[in-house]
Amino acid sequence: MTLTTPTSAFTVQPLSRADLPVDTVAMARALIGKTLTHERPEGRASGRIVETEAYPVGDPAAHAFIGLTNRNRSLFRERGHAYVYLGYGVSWLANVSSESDGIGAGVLLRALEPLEGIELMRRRRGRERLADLASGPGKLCMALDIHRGQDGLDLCGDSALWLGQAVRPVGEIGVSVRIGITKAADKPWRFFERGSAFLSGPRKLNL
DNA sequence: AGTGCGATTGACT
DNA sequence: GTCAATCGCACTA
Repeated sequence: MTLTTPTSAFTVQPLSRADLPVDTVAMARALIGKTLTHERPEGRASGRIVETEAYPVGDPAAHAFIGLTNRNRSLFRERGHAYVYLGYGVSWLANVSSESDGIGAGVLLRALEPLEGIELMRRRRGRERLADLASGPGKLCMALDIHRGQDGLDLCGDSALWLGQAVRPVGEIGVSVRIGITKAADKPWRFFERGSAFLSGPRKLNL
């Protein structure tokens, strides 16, 4: 698979399930620098993952904490599946399930560095600046047109939405507490590429 | 059937 | 910095 940006082209291998660590927090860290691509009839949009949060087993802030429900079902699938839900009745948010079948846990995708499909993302977002296209979990889903229809997709399989290998070496990885939660608010389970211009959140958490 | 709330965003002071 | 929008979901009854 070749991803083409305005200035360069990359060959990207899809990520296999075996490439994903068998541990939620380790996966959140490992996903930094990997790519996420969504193929749609109107074109392909793709970006580097630059920010994630882990919601591991036993975490009171995790949607899976209350047990299996109709909404969070995809979190209980084998690692590498998409869990997409509507947050605040306003924004779609995308996760990658992170444990074995029947165990509920996931990694929230919080920000992308746009690679391919930048004009498509601009139209979907109604914003011009690259740093405004996918610098938040809801923005990311809007830029890639991710919604209920992508819930449950296998991101390591033959899906329109898929994870790919890194297209260049990953920078230094920073760690902070998670954003926007009230429970277990002290856990250092947010990961980001230090110095990236495409992060969400308060500046102080991005250092 | 009614209630309370949330892994956010964008506009505004 | 503050705040409203907006709605699916889990829970109570």
